[in-house]
Amino acid sequence: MIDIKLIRENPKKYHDGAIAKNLGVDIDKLLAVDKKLLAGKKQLQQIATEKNAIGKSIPKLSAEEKPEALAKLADLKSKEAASNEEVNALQPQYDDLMGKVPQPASPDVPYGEDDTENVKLRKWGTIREFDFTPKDHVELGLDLDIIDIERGVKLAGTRNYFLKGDGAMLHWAVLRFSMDFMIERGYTPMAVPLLMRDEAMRGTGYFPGSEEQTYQMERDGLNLVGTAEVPVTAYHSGELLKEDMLPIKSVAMSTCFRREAGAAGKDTRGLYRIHQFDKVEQVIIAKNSEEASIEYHKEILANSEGVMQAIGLPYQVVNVCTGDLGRGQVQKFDIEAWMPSRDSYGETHSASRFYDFQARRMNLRYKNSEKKNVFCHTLNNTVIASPRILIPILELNQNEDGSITIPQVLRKYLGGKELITKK
RNA sequence: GGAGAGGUGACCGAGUGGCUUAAGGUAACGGUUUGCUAAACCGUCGUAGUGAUACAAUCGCUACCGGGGGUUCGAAUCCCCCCCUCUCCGCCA
Repeated sequence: MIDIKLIRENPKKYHDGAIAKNLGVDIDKLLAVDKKLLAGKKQLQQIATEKNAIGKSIPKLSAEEKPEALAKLADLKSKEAASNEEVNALQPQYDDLMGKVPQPASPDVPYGEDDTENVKLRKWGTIREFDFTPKDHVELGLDLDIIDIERGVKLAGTRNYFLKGDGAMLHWAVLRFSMDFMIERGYTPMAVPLLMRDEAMRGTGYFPGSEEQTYQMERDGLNLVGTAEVPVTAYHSGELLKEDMLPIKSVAMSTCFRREAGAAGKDTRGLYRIHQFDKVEQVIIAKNSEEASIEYHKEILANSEGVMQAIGLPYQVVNVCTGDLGRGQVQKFDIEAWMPSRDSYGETHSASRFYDFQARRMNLRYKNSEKKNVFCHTLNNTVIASPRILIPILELNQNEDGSITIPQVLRKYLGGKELITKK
């Protein structure tokens, strides 16, 4: 949600911002509705003032004066009803339009249509050259009996899988390593509910817009989250925080559910695009400050790069272009890990900053030093998402005999094991 | 699933038709006292919208006691619908 005052002051910025993001919103119409709505509300206010004045005088009036006053009131009431009807008709239009106005991207964001126009910022690590023909993670997993996609599909449909033995252990190892990594950096670990009310989905900006991507429990009016960002960011929604509580840095591990509607036929092989995965997510709730937001954005990106470097996965960081940004995001940096089987970098992390877009929607505020109530800023980033991250881990660490060398930092989570071999 | 209770300001909690923005308390802020801390005492302390003035200070108006509607000259207070929370019983990881 954007502050209507800012839109009134600078409609062009929001109009152009929406176009850059490929998200159509009729700003002119919004302003027209806003103008009418405001006029209607002012009129209602004026009527109320008169009504209140007459109402207050009633007990003091004489018997002769009373009927006149009551007649006046009746007249005002009918006027009020008419204005009210107008306002009630306009309000939903206004709310609908307002809910769709995107947060304009930062000037640092490259202009572009879609993910093909994202701009590479930097690369880390060297891409391994194989002196044998490498297998992809599906083959490796099958041969080692640590990934079973066939039975996942048999029991749960396409894009489902089982992890077994060291596969399951490796999956948990990256998650636990990531949790430990973040906790050491001062982030508060959270275990969170995964079924969220619509309100939380709206507050974080997923609704309206991503209903198709969400598993909805219609009978209960709840939604399976696609990321722990939802419960963690909305944790303090509707609250007035104290300034000295900020920033609140949290890290949560959760299962994530995505319908992948509209992705039919895309990334169908292996563990890349699946309906259910586990993710460690970092969230920062911060003061309302652009500079601070930018700083924290760097911090959460650095955290994730730190994890990638510790595991030893080559990656690149991209500055996501306008057309590939979500409605609320000011700027987004993706980390993409090198995946031999795709012969390219594949997205594994996504670091976003929102300014007060989410906070406004969920009424998340704090009292600042001037005793004013202001909306917080929110940010989030993946720390690690598995099993997608197992793709580069397995493929890059495979040996000619089909075994996998476990990255050093993960070994302690597999009882010190160094190698995954065929049983 | 059965039965009951309840949703009031940052928080707790009074308030059952009119001078109620809402008692009292906590927290916060300013001050007095004090060697320091604490305590005590005094004072300040709602949000949003809108208007006047210069976008500041300030002043005025309006709305807001879960949400929506109704009764009434007038509603936190009465009526209806919805949402949410809690308690007890049952079932159960």
